[in-house]
Amino acid sequence: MANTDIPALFAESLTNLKLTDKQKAVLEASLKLFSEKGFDNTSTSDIAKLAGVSEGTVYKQFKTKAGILKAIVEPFAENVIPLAATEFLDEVSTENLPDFKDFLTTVIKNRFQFAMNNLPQLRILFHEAITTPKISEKISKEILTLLSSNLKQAYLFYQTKGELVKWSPDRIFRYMISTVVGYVIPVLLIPGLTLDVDQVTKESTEFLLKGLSPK
Amino acid sequence: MANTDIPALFAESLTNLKLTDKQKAVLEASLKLFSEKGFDNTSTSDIAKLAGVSEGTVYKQFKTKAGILKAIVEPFAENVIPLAATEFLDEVSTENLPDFKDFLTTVIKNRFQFAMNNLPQLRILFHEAITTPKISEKISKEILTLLSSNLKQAYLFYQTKGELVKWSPDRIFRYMISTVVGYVIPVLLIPGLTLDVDQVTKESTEFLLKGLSPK
DNA sequence: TAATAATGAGTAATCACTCACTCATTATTA
DNA sequence: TAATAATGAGTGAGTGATTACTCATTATTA
Repeated sequence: MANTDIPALFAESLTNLKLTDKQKAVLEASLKLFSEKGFDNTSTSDIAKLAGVSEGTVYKQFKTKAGILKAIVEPFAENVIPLAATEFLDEVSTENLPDFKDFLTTVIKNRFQFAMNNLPQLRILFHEAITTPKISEKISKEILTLLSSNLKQAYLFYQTKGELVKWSPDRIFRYMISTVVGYVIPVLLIPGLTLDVDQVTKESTEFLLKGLSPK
Repeated sequence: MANTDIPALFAESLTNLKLTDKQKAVLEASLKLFSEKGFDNTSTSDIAKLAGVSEGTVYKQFKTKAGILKAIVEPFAENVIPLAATEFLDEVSTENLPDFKDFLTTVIKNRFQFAMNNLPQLRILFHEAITTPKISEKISKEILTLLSSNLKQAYLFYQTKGELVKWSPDRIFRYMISTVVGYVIPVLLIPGLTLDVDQVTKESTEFLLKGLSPK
């Protein structure tokens, strides 16, 4: 891989756009600065300086500063999060993971790994979601879609097998998300903090298995 | 109460400072605007306008814009959060709440109510914590202090009674916080969303009781 | 009247964004 | 192939708007 500093999914999304090296450098610099200082505290001259280009170049591809943010956050928020889970579940709920414990372990580990690979974007998303209700609404809708199709089926499957408490899908999903987020938030907030993905996967699964067991 | 729009704890903290009515209006306006638009997107002239005062008055008590933020966030982050829990636990772990279910219910309900009464501050704290590691560090330390004294004792009490799984205090605390936060975050992000405190207390307690039960 | 509170026009700095221009690369022509 | 034309990525000084903050003046209070 050319640049290991760029999270995998971000580098991928960049290849979809036809960008020159300098324009890619603008996006990389923006990702770093937005994540560290926040969107509002990052000036376009900061970005230009870090990317090693002129301010004019910053505005060649992305017509506004908000356009840069959009280019970073939108593909991440709209497609990447739910897609990763959905694709994953297609092959799961049918045959190859009949055990709820295995299901939980695989889903949880997948989400921890995703979070660790995309910390800068998560930081930006978190930061902007508070002042931009649109983002939150989009994510809410994605979650609802995910719930009403794949996850609902999977949950029903395990509920019928007697391995999962018969609560509503959104309640079960909420506790799964909460448990993962409870480990991820400190990593987002405290610089230098990391996660042992295997360890926290094991802990989370152990807790959720008990909390979500039938009776 | 004079102004029911001001959350209880915020109004209390204001009485500690010697402020004129106009200066109080500045803080109230700042709380509202910082919470809605974020600190960086709020200008001091916005604050003055909403508070119905001049810009000069804004700078009479709080010498900088950051000083206003500090006056709002610091007492909230430093004292109010851990204090509420600590005071509460002093009378709990000794005699009057011998049942772990009652303990859980009371603590959880207390935290939900606190969150609902201080949504604007929570929003600001959330927003600023990402770009200001100092805040996160302070809260981390408060949590550690809380854990190493009162909570640790309480947990040990219920573990000895065989009502609580024998995990480390910070792990148990993490799941309690995560579960509460899982209900609160959507309320912070999606405008208009509210919580039925009694209902979510019941749900959270039910889940945590199972997840934290010994075997 | 003396002291304090409040005012708002003024200031220097910073910001996002523009635009006339350069120049290396590519395409076209002879 | 050699000469010329067209392209568009890149530049950076410049612009108007906005910002946080000041301070000489005025209003209010005791």
